[in-house]
Amino acid sequence: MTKPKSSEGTSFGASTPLKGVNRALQVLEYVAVHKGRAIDISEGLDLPWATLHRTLQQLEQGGFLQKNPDTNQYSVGSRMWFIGSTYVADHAALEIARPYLERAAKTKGITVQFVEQSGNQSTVLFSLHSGEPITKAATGYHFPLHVGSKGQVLLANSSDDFIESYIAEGPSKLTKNTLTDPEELHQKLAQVREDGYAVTIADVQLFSGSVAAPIFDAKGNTVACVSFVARKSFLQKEENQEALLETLLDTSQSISMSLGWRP
Amino acid sequence: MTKPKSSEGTSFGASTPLKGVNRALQVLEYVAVHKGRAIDISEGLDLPWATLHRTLQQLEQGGFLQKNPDTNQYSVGSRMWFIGSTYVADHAALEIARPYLERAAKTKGITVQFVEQSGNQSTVLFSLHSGEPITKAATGYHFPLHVGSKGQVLLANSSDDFIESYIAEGPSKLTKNTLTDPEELHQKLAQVREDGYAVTIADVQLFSGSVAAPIFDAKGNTVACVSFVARKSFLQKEENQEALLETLLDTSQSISMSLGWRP
DNA sequence: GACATATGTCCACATGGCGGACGTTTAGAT
DNA sequence: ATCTAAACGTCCGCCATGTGGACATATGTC
Repeated sequence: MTKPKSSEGTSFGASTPLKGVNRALQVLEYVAVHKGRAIDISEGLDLPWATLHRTLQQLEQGGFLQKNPDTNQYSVGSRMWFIGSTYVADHAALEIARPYLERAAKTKGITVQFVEQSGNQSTVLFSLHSGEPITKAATGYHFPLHVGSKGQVLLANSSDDFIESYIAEGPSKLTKNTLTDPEELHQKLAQVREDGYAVTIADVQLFSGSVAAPIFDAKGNTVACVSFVARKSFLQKEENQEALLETLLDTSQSISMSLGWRP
Repeated sequence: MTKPKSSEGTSFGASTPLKGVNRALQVLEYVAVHKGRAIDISEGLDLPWATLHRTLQQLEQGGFLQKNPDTNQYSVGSRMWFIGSTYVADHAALEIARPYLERAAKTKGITVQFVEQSGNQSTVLFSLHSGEPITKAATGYHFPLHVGSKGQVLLANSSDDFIESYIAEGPSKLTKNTLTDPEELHQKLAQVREDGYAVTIADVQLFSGSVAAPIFDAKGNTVACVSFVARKSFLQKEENQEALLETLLDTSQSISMSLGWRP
């Protein structure tokens, strides 16, 4: 079953050399998103069996992938974490943001996140909460850019071209509340840009919602965003939402200014 | 300057195929540990310049590495985080451990960690604190197995062969208090095995110390460990240390038992 | 401004990887 | 139990691909 649209993740421009290397990395990324058996991957990536198999073996042997011996399912291995996690250890902006995030996390009932864009997804670099944790609000869960306040903030601050092509790819629906209509999405993004923050409820998971605001560096580029995730019921109360937004904007602006940004 | 001992990280058995792929991954891992310029990497890995350069370009283009345009220094890119972080998102043992870790983190003055072994290093999968954070006690900082209570717990529970060859490689000194003498290390590890926990002070950073205890799965294998990191002054007080150890062992045993382990 | 060091690019050669084809194991149906 | 198909594992001859020495350009140091 070869998919007509190869809308899989961030694909490379066709004509890169080092084929083997690129293939291996593509496999890694594919597995990160859809874990599965050798065939599933072979079909998903449309690779010849023998070739894919060789690659998988190699990656597994190196600890970059791991294979469940019972199900033969492949998933990302510990060595990828070993390497990947160093990215956040010396992330300059995050380092500066940390104290502000810590402070914000004292607010009851929310999970505070520091989120960056990677390809067509938002990735959580840091996540902190004081009370009860919220499902899928930890690091390691990635969502497409059109969903969640964090995604929308990042998307809204991208170039018009990027937004256009992103929306053209046909955004997926995660819940019945996920915005996918191109027209509505454009409107929402315009709104987010104007407000300087985003609020979404139940578009990622039915029981939660979030608010997010961008972080700018000295040159005015959007480098990341701060997001507060809360239970739906909590966020729906007008007074709660207002209070959160106040803290949010305080936090995001403080971080931006520490990065050298001026209004 | 070609290092006589290529004691760099986890090296592959010499005769693996897919040379290019392995080289690329080796480069990634090398950069994760020693970020630097192209030449530094070329020398460190003893690779021909042209070859290394091609690999770097490719990895950078894909977002697996990033290059600081001012210093020409390479470091791990966001895409590695994107992929690597999914490892913790569906880590069965960590998922089970989480509530216990959350509970333990309510203890004042400590950072709670869930730590796994990866090659010759201990990697922090999860880190949580309630009060002031402690430097380098977040995820993304990796330390060799002979240092820190977490490393020692993991090392002590490894096979004799592994321990032997690890120590033979000549453990490095991080502070003046780091245990590196083979004899003393062996003794300490035996002690750790007997006690069922480890305590180290100022052997990683001069101002901090930690306690750690292993986590076992249903088959009795050591799959990870829990570690509490605290300031040196705090940990040195007898009564604090005792209280911590009590909570620690309660936490680690509870997790082990949730994984199906029985004493 | 000259020298040294680091980065970038090229290209002929042959080696390492490709993938079709064929065994082997596992799973699931009858 | 027996059969069948699907998934997994391996082999090998051909040739595209990547290799790395050498040369060219950029950066920076005295």
